[in-house]
Amino acid sequence: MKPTQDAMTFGHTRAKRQKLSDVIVEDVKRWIVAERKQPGDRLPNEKELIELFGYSKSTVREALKALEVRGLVSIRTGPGGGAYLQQVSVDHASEPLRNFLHFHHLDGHHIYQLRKVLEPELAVSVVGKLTPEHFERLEANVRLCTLEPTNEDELRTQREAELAFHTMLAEACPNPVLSFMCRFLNDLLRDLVVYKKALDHHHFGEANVDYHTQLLAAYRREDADEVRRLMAEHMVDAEAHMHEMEAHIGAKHLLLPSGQR
Amino acid sequence: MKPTQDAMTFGHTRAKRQKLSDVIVEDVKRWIVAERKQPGDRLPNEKELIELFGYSKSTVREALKALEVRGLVSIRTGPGGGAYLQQVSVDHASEPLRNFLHFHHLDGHHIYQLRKVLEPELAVSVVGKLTPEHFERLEANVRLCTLEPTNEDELRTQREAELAFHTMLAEACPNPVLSFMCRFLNDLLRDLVVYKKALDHHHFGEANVDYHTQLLAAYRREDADEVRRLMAEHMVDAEAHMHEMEAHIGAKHLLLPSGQR
DNA sequence: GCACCGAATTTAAGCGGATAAATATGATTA
DNA sequence: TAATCATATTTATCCGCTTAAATTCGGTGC
Repeated sequence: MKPTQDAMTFGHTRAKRQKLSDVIVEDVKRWIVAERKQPGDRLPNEKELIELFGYSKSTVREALKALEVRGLVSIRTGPGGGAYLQQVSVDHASEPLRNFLHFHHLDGHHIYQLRKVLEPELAVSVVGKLTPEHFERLEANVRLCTLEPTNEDELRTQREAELAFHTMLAEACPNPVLSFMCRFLNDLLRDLVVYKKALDHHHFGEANVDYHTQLLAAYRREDADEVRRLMAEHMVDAEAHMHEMEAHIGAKHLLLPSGQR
Repeated sequence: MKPTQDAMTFGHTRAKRQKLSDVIVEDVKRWIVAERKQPGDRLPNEKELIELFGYSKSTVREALKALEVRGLVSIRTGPGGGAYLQQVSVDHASEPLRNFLHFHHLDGHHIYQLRKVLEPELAVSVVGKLTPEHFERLEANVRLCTLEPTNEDELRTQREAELAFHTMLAEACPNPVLSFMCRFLNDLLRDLVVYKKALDHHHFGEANVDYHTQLLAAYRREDADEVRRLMAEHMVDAEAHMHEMEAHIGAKHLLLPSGQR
């Protein structure tokens, strides 16, 4: 962000006239906070909105489309249908970011440079925050990964599950920004891994399971130092495996153009 | 680009029928990659798109709106107007993320937990990557912050400039994900700081300038270890100031509801 | 010549009403 | 009772037209 641009946007030298549909979007957003609307609440329906704002149907519909794309509302047809407020989901928040990064040709190194510092930070932040339900799910996950895979599909499922372990930790993280970033990195990594043939990365899986098991034990003891040490080592190890993988397959262009899952 | 009516019934056992406008969005995305379109290239204009797809104007317009919201195109009127492909901007990528985090009640601690690990990482990653132009802009920035502020407006400008220092470093970062995340954190922080009255944070500004100056010197020497050490200390120091600030003003709800800048 | 103004042109923006599709609800029937 | 159908409600899509904005270009005055 260049300073000149900053100066411009700050001084309200907005040259472009705002489109009416964008005005509606702004108004609706204001209305949401003014009326203390919650996710699940319904917006006035199309006809009412048209009367309320005094704009035409097409314009209101464009505005609703914009809100829908932003993930703020979801729209249903039929009786009792209409636009319902939604909690902006992780997926909605990360899609544009993926589009943005799509043009920047990522590779494993970029992702692991961040994972190496963020995952240990995340790991420590959930020490003492795990409920019995969390432990149950995490242990089930590890059990799934311990089984001997009989076919290629099972192997891929296991590789996905290994990432899911980290996503579960992220869900327990009290810092929403850190949580989002780790989940996002996991998603990037998954797209990357999916494209690579699961060659013989047996020992990789075994190493992962081993780290995950040790991490769980450390969580039980609430041993923050050990959690940090283990996760840091786990990341360094995982990055090495990734490099090995990348050496075998010269895959660049990790992200899907459509950015859809 | 050849959409047909049965596009939805094709491979999808999806219960929900996709809206036509979303079909168009998908088709356009595919068309972009298939035709190797670049930012700056023009899409067929409205009328042509209507004929091409065989859908009505409103539907096509909704699709264009969706693409516009996603930051993929910008639309102009007048001769030679129409939808132009755009590079997805940082702002477009971060807006939904800000919407997402808006409901999660962030505070300074959440942001600094990340800044403390990410900024040093970023700082080191740009060692040896700074051009003379970079140095010039960075030094101009430090000079601006060194001046004695004469009024409240200037003081705010300086506080903004202090953040801009970090944004400039982020722009030089070779890792796009790391770069984005640091810029995003800066933006979050700015919204936070803007809302707080710039009380007497004179010594805060002085400490910042001092760190920035030392960092520049270390960059000149390409002393990576010192850069890391300085930036880490800078972040710890800045967090302390932030806590002080937050103690004075009990400000929660940091993010603007509109999420617009 | 040159700057300025304004009409013509091109293109998106906005309008409103008609018809189709989806879905929840209540009525009907086996 | 359970499955099915009818119907009412609400969004989805279509159409053709009017309005507004941005650009081009020719003319006018200096």
